[in-house]
Amino acid sequence: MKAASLRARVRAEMTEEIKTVAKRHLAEEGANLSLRAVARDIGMASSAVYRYFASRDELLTALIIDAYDSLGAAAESAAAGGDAFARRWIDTGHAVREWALARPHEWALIYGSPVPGYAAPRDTVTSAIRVILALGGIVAEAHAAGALPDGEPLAEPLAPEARSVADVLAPGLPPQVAFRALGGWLQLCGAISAELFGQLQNTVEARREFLEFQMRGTLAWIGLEVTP
Amino acid sequence: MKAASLRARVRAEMTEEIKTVAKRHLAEEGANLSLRAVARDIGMASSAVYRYFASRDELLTALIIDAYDSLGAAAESAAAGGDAFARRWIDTGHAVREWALARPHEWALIYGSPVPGYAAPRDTVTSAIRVILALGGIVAEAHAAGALPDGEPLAEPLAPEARSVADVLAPGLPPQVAFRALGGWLQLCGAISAELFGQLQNTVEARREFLEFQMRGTLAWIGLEVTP
DNA sequence: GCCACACCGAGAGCACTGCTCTTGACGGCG
DNA sequence: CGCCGTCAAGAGCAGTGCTCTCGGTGTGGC
Repeated sequence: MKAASLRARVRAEMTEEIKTVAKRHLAEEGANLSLRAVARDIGMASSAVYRYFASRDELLTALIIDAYDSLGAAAESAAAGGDAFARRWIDTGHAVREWALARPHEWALIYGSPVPGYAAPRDTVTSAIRVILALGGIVAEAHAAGALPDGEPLAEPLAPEARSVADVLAPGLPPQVAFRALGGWLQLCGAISAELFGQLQNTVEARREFLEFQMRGTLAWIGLEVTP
Repeated sequence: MKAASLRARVRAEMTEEIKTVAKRHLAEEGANLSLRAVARDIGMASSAVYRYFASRDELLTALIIDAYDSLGAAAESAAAGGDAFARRWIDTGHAVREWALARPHEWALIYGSPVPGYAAPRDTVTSAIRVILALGGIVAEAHAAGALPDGEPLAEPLAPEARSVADVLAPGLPPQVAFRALGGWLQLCGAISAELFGQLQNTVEARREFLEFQMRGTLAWIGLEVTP
């Protein structure tokens, strides 16, 4: 085999190094990632970076995919716990929050305001939906185990769209349950963004407890019994 | 009087024109506001703009305050309706969403990822809290009218902070009610950001209905009876 | 084994950015 | 009326994303 020729391998290594340095710059400097600075840090000409990423946006896209995958893995691992369903949801929420606190700029990259002319390519979606799939999976499991009331069906314009979402999560899942799970994820996402983007400054300091307070409300809405 | 000398008046007009053109650029071009382009559009040298705003960040701060005030006014006007409390909350939520849809980049400016080295000065907070005050006011009124159950008290670390928030909204408001209102606002904010930032793409098209679906869940959590 | 080809790094250069400093000119207050 | 403070403008600095061209080098086909 040896399909990876020497040239292809050093190219892969170089690509990885650029991404690594870019992530470090993102963590240290903030959102305005400078391609030239990354190149300078590696020790090569800025123009050489363009051999690996056609543009700054393409580099950002690669970082976005990595971030989605990293967050998705963290969420999946937290969601896989053997506890009660509600407990698993809460644990996953805390895991997502901690991931975000450790990499605030990567969180901003994926859930903050989109960069100017940037439109997420199709490649990102499979990585992007991992965390919602993990959360939705908990709800779907709970429903399959009979631990979740169906709730009242949805009105007209929402029902068919909710059905599509439900079919992705688990065949036979009631649409309204799927939409509650989706809404629950958006709430979690919004709460974490609010903390990270400074909206809670001088208002709430016990952030972890406040997030759990909100998640308990969410779970009650979804219909998952939550034990203290 | 005539405290506003001719010089001071043309200065105020110039300041306003810069802000107006900057807002237009923001709406057309996107987040990366160029001070030079604004100056070019007005027809003056870029260096002259610095007579009015010491830096690009200061211009952004002015735009942020304007955005907060504009959104706050929209929310206050929607929240003032004479309908049932739940209806007023929902109407306010829709008003906030429509404001955001009409000015997506201004929304991103205030609720999206913060700009790199930027820290919101103290001047912004009075404008920033107007919308949460409007929403919290509805809840406080409902509680005063006896239309809202107290719910169970908060556990230790949250209680004192919730008390401070409650005191701002209305004297005597139970802390847990205030925190539910705050959480409800964060949910609303997160849901709108999710729509604007593209998280619902190819998933939910009936955005207005989906937002209302989520708000009804929020209101049930807060304890406000919502009639269909 | 060799050689053309594809790839790669470096440098110069373009158009743009935020921001500073200096130079004149003009308006308004004492 | 004079003069001080404010103003617009231009040049300039350091930085950015990106393109192009130029030599050098690994690689696959003959």
